[in-house]
Amino acid sequence: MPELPEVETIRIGLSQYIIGQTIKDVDILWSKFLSVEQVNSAVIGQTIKGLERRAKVLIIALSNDYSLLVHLKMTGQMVLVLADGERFAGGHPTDSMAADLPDKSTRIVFAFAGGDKLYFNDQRKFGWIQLLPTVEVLTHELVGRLGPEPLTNDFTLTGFSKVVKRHPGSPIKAVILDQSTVSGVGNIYADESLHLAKIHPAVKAGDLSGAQIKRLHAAIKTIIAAGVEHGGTSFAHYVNALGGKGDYLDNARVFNQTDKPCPVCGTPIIKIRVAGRGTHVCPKCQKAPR
DNA sequence: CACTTGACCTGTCCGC
DNA sequence: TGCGGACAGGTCAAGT
Repeated sequence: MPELPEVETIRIGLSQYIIGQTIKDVDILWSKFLSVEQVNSAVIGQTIKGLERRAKVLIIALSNDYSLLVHLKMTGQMVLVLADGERFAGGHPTDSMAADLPDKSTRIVFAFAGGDKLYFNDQRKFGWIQLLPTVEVLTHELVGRLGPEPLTNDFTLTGFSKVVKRHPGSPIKAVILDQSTVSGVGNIYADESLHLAKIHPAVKAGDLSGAQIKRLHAAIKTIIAAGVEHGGTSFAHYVNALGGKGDYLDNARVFNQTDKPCPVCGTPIIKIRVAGRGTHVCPKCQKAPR
């Protein structure tokens, strides 16, 4: 679920609470990668030095020069419950953000020396946490093959244009969902970006004009920046065990807006399937390929 | 090689 | 109410 804006919102939110905290204990209820041995030898007793993000991956740097990498995939959540009961949560929106934890979706629990607890919840078990030496993080295959961050200068029109032309037969939506093209764009922001650029998601990448590629490049930057600005689509703020949401989806142009009017022309939004994913388009603003 | 589909999991919603 | 199937904001591996 979480795309770049959601993960960035989680990073910013968690940073102020967990940086400097010492991990007293880790309880692994289920894990794909992180093992009890790793936790015992390189996590417990360490202090959190920093919290970074690369695309949709959260990187928790520890004082012993190891890092914990977290990928939330579709349904992952990070929920911080402070010793006084208040909480801070981000990820897939479910009731468990406000429920008593651990619950049946809780996979890993980090307990801090001061009494705060950080829960990694993930209903579908697609997400993971793994441990790597910090020096290997950026070159590891998990993040080393990711394309440029959309909000940095690394994401150039020239580079984007080259990648688009390299996949002439793929629907353009598939190209921008590919994390090696531009990292951090997922299904929501792909639909939003394509609508802003007035490009139909099923158009073959090779059929796009230079002007269209330029519009899409700009649209991706605009849409991702707006997502970060709004705190993502699904986010429980730091409030008394209540939760609440990031408000991006309230302002979504097309995503999840089936049958609602297009914000540009008023035509009802339709839902189709492109590149194996549910896809929302305005049939008037985004001309279907023939 | 380029591109598409299935698999990974659990849960929910929708039609019969 | 029960049951089957489709689908869910991600990413790989395997298939055509």
